Amino acid sequence: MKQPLTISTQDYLKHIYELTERNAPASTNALAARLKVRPASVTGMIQKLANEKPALVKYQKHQGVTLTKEGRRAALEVIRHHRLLETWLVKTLGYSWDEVHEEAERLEHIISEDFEQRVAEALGHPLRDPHGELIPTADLEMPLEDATPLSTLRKNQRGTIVSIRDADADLLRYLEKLGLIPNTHIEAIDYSPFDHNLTIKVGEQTHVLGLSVTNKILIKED
Amino acid sequence: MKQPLTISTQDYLKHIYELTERNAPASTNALAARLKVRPASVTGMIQKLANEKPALVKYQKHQGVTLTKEGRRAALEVIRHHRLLETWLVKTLGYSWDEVHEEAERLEHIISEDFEQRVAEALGHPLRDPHGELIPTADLEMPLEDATPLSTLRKNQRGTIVSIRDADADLLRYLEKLGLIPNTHIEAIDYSPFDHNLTIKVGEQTHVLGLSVTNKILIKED
DNA sequence: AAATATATTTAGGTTAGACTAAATAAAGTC
DNA sequence: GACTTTATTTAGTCTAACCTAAATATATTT
Repeated sequence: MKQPLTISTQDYLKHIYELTERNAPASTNALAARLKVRPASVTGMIQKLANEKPALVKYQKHQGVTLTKEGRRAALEVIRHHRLLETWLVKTLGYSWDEVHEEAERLEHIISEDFEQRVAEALGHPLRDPHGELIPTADLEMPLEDATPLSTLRKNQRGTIVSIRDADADLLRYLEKLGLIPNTHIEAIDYSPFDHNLTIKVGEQTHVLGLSVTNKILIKED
Repeated sequence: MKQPLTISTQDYLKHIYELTERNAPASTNALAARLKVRPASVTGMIQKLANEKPALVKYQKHQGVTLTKEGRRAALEVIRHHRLLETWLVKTLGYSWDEVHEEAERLEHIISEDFEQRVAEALGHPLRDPHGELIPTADLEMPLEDATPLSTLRKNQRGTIVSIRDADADLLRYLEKLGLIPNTHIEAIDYSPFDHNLTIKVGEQTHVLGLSVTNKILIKED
């Protein structure tokens, strides 16, 4: 009888997924930092995950961890839960963009498949969460990213903001004040190849944004 | 630093509350049965709860357990969560009456105070859950029951169903088929003092119900 | 290449909450 | 009141997931 994964296991897998998205194995230390746990604990847990009946991670001492097919599916399930929950909480309980994370973080491990389906259904099977992140599909694949960083937009091109990634709370607040939130339509009116600053028009306003910001905003060109 | 109660602790308190509602202390065995745990485990846990800084239960060997003021508040908090969640899941995700229980059972331990408030607000601070059970107030008091068992209704009196309590799934399905669900208006058209059978009219139909059923249906007289 | 710094792993310990088996107490019966 | 049954408690284990301290590997400087 194969028992369901523990909350802790789900958390490890989710963070390994996120750390390995750029195709490098996840280090013990980086995982420990994210999980708020000591490195020694990570080593122990990872060894357990690597020895499960179908292994959930691939692991070589001192070489970091990556997910197996099974591990990735489990991670995507958790991430799907998280992003559906965030979307739903924002839509139905008036949470704001930045308030939902913690709540979803706890609920993601607890909800049933039935619940997941009902929420997905109620939301009309959304593709992205309120942050603009892609929501894994019901069959646990991560959709391909079809948006590009704002930093690739050039003079006179137009696009719509789709997502703001890796932003801290301060940056989010700043961008929100400028009106730069998902679904906003923008136009590039100038680009400086020297310092990579991009001047954009949002409604009636114009703003000059540096690369550290334009790299974090994903858009779809119109 | 006083840590939040564990899920397990919350579950113990909730079940002790329910078992002691009729003012008898809860026995080790009864608790073990409800919690699906061995009696020995219950003894151990109860001893721990009795020795907490502010004690959560009052306990005397072989005499059963009751809740302290603090224990009762904690229990009511969990029950409030449960009943609000059931109400909300039914309203917003199309769960039926009898499907919600399990889901709420898990979520009740996980949601934040903020979440609780938002749900209560979104529902307009309901007094009863979909089963008709009273929802503890935000300040953790259990409201007084102002409904009476259907068995107290006499010939020519009318009332509205408010709650169906202690019913197993079979009985619920049976009553649902007869149209006897919360909010239904009924009229007593005959009563037999001999066997306590009550004949009621529901819409166009009449049904004869025995005491074992009429005791489980709560109504408010019109 | 040696020396130092950093990252990772090992070994052993702690805690919560379950378990079993055996001991004791309480309740029910003759 | 002695006997039997049932309920409860004690004592000692187990597991998951964490911890600290010490040992070892890898990476970076000199």
